[in-house]
Amino acid sequence: MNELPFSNVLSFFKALSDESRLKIVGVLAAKERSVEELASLLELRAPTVSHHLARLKEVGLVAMRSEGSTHIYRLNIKKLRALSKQVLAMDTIVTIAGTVAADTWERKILTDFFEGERLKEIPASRKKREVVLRWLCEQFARGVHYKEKEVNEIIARHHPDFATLRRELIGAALLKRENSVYWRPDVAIN
Amino acid sequence: MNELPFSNVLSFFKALSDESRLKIVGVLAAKERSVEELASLLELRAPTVSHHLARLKEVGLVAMRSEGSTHIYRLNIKKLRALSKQVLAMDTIVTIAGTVAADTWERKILTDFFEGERLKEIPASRKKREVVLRWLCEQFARGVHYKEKEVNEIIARHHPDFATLRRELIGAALLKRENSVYWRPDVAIN
DNA sequence: TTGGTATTTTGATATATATCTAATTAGACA
DNA sequence: TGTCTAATTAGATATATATCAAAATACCAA
Repeated sequence: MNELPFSNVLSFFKALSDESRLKIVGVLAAKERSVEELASLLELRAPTVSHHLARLKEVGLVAMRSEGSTHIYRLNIKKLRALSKQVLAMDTIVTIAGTVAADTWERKILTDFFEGERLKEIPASRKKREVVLRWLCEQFARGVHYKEKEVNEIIARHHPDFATLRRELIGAALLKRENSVYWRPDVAIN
Repeated sequence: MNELPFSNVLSFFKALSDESRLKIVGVLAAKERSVEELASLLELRAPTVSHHLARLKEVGLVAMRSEGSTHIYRLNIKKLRALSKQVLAMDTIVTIAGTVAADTWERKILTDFFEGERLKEIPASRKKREVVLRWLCEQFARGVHYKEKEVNEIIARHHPDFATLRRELIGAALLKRENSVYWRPDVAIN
């Protein structure tokens, strides 16, 4: 149960991302083979094959049986199937790689552009500006009606150019206005 | 139709055998992203990410869309599924890697130990000896009964130590004997 | 034991490639 | 137009690793 699907899948790919190893797996899928046989079939030296087999054994893709002094390797089909399935269920990776890192980017933008609560500069890039605007919008309570003067004051706490930012907030639909009354919409708009 | 499953599968593995690229795929599986976003999320520089994206694009795992000067990459789920499936059907690899190369080993043994029709030396190793014995056995016609003297003569064409080889042929059940009569069995024994 | 065979380990080498910085290209905006 | 941002390309570097020859190990057989 204590598995890390991500590194699992990664080492699976690493194991099979070499031409020789992939061929070995192919050959072994048909029939178990000794190191020497594999070396001849792939036209490689025995130490090379030995090395590859060791790597494949590490991830459990092959198993070994001794017969006298010759080592006979066979493919672990079960493991192969299990890993392939895990790959197919790529959602695993999504979860791992995704959730952990997610929102790191937005946090970075915020720390980049803020000095405490003070916005150092309005980002020029649309995407970054949007992150900042979303943060600003959270300074307004939901369900409260603000006069324009109040809106300006709140924004001004974070940046002097409240006019531009107010306009942008409206433009991004993060703040609503009607008859000179401003409010934060109930539901976030996608 | 003109596909080469093997190199197909190989480049698929190569593409995903890098930690950063695997993470990129994970992140993109959740949501399309710009190069800069990916760089922040993975804590890499933009050129590095760009490089990885190019490799992923090569194998068709990601696609790109321009929005102003920013390039937004998305995962090509279809391709991912298609390739994963191909991996699962590993038999493909078997066919390719297997059949082409198969029996290369045996042929090598034969050319190693034969000088034309003349067996230079009886292989010491069991497996190699077996290959040679199987070749020798083919010098006998099926359905024919041989006297020991005839057997010796035939073997002697290829190697002086006919006695040893005759005994080995019997031991390997490649030749049968009863009442001083020898013959090649109808069906090869596994 | 000695000699021979199969495998692995060690050490060396060469190739591939992940990553970075710097330079370049391409868009957007003013 | 020139400036800014985003992305890519070029060039450099460092790490990883596939491969081999040589040495070490394990096993068998006379």
